[in-house]
Amino acid sequence: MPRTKESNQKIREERRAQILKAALIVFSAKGLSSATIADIAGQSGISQGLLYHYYNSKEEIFTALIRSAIERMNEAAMQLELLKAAPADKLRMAVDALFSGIESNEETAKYYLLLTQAAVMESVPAEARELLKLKNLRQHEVMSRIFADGQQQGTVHSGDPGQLSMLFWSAINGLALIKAVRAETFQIPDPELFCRMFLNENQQTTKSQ
Amino acid sequence: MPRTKESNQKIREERRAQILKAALIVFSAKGLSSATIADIAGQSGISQGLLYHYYNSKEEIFTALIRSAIERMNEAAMQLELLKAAPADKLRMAVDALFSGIESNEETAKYYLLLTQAAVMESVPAEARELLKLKNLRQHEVMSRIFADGQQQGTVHSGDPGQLSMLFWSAINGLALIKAVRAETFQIPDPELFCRMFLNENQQTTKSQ
DNA sequence: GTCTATATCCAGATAGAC
DNA sequence: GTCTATCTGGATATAGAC
Repeated sequence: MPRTKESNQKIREERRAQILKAALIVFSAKGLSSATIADIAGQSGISQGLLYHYYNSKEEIFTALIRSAIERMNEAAMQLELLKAAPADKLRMAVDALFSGIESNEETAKYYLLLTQAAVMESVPAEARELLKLKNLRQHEVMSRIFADGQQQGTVHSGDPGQLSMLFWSAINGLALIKAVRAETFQIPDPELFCRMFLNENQQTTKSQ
Repeated sequence: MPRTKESNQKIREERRAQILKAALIVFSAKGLSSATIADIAGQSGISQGLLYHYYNSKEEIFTALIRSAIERMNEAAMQLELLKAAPADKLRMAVDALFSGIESNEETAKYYLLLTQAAVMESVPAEARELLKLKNLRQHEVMSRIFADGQQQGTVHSGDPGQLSMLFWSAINGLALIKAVRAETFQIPDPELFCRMFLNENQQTTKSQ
């Protein structure tokens, strides 16, 4: 039977997903500029020429990947914000989700690597850096609000919520980087231990008030 | 005879230092593989050919830089270890030193960027990565011991000292990265706030609640 | 849609003049 | 010791056959 418009469309989408998946592996290991188109094509199992049929440049692929990472994380942040729960519990849920993502899911850790690259390297597409700035802002705001609420309830340490939030994300990001680099030997810390860095003593394991 | 052996030697050392200083700026901004020899030569104010008179390759420069960063940090770790002070005070001193390094000194933050690259990117010289592994181990051990001692004295949070140490370094590294990327808007957190994440309540020096 | 072959460009590294 | 000029390899991106 001949090819229909629909089946072509389907092939197209599959290929693009396939390429992105491969690119995530290659970029996270080598970095944007060391990774070659040949690497990505090889990892995808397709030819170099075909790759250019789907994406116009290496940078375009990288930016698509960043966009996808950011969508995931924004999604998670919004869900957290909407939750009806005590701040301390929101914190625990966030940490659990982040840790299990980092620990279990190879892809998640690789995404963190990518985001760090994008944040840190000048030679990254401007579009990717713009996207990233927004994401960092959003994450930071959500966590600041949670901390501020928690302080009003007396469950969270005193101190500027913005600073606490910065410490929180610094530590999360640092852990993700370690995991991505030493996946084998990495032992994720106890989530409760992590949460305790921000919570007051008497708040452990049970819901507040 | 215009030039003596000694003055030549002196020129040589100055040039090498000059090149390393320039390379730190370039590498930390662009990353190892995006940075070009031409960039480094330009930043150094010398010709490309002359640069090769002093270093055999881009990677050799990068590795030299990593070595220098590691020497600094090992030095600091050893001094901390040798100090006669209570664990909680050692922690405070370490945090003060690290924070002021990150905050005041442009170079320090750039070094962190470099070290993260070296840790994270596959395409970094094997020698640099080996050096780095040792450093991470050393830092981690020193901090683990401090935490373990502090727990015996009841001043440090309970929990596996190794995990606490990992959290500590994750957060430090994360902060340094933020500083390196957004030097302008970055507001370093209160050191005492940071320390409190690891210390028990009654150990606080100044304020509470 | 997919491949192979190739044009083009740029960065790492070298050679040789001063 | 320092520079300019050049070689060379490899990576991006394109062309064209199937």
